[in-house]
Amino acid sequence: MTNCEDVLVTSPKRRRDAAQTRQDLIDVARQRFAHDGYAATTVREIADQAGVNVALISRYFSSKEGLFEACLNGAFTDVRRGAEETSPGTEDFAARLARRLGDPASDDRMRTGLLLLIRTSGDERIDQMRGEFLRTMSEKMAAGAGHPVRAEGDLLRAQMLLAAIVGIVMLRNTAGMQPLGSAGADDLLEPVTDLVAALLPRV
Amino acid sequence: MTNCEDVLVTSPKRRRDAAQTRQDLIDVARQRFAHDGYAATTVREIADQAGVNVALISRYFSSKEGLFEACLNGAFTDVRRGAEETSPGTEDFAARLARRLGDPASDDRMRTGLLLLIRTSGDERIDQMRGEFLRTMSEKMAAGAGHPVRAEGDLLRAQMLLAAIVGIVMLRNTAGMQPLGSAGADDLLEPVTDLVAALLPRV
DNA sequence: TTGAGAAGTAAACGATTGCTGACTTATTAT
DNA sequence: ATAATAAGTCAGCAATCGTTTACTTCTCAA
Repeated sequence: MTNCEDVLVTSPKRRRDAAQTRQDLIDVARQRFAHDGYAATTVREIADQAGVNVALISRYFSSKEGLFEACLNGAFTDVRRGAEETSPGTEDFAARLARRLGDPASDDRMRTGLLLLIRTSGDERIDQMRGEFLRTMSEKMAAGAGHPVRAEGDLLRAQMLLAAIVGIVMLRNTAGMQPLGSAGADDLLEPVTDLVAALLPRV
Repeated sequence: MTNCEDVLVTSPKRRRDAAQTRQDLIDVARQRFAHDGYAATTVREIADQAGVNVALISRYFSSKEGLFEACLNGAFTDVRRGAEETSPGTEDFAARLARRLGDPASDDRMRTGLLLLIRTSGDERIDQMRGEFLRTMSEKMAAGAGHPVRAEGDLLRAQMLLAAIVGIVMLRNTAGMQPLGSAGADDLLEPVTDLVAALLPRV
């Protein structure tokens, strides 16, 4: 839509490397799937942007859905890792969250990973995978932020915070709403702090 | 995906009524577009569910994008109306917002309207329409909730609340995350109250 | 150096997409 | 009752989708 230039354009001639090509395909596909959605993304677009032939997608991932599943698994790892680095319960949780949301250069993988989490392929098994991950994710969030003995609604509040984060990333990246779309980490610090404080039980 | 049974199945034989058929098509299309996205929805599905022939879509809306635009305009009105009925600044804003979010029967049009707001068709003009509407919407939100003289970041906070609402609706409806997905209005009341209080300036 | 297997390409396949023009059927004014 | 017109259907178009098959080209061990 906006500036989806071929970020991953490979060097004019590169040595044949199946693992590298596979990873290139995943990287390109993740961007497109996250930004445009599953159905709107074409395997030919992905292959072209990665600089390889379309047939390799079927060869390496057996289908478009297989490629999407691979992207989703990568997104799982990225989001999980990012969430562990920025764990609730620590002192400056809100500050680091604000930096992750606002700083356009830092940790773009986690943002596209978050966007991938709300994209559907139509395959029921994949949807179930995503559901499980989302639930585990929010449980960790609630556990890391709550008291040792958790209250009843803590999980609900953690899921609402997760939903808020997803919504913010989505309105920033796909809708480009201003001024939210171009707000920096420092602009986001105060409201994000209030948001976190409101939805997560005090530590 | 889940239970998309033909809600709008027309009576076995109905009198020919262009206006009614047009509206049926819009109603069906809005559901599908909001739930599955633009690209994943086919015009044949829409026509079948509405009980008419595919050609009528081209006749009444000239194209699939035209139908989507009509749906989006309808969503604008619904969301705007719903936002006016549940205006911030009033005493029980959070309570009514929680009821709108949680009560599955009440005001389904506003929820699907919200989901439509984050769906893209690829058409740049439509994206611009949506952007304008979102901006106007958040401005009204900030104006209704803020002091007469608004602070600098009020608009940003209003947009973050809007993003949070969108994220909650999305995770509830498309991802079906539990327990958020099946939380009732009373379950949502407390966290929503805290959420609103955190992001909107006190009146 | 060379040949066997991997890595990548080209072209086309059946299916499906959005859309259209010719057709049929129902409604209404006279 | 009947012609005129609107409402709706039908069949098929051209384009594009995901996928596959047959082929070429590169790479590296023997």
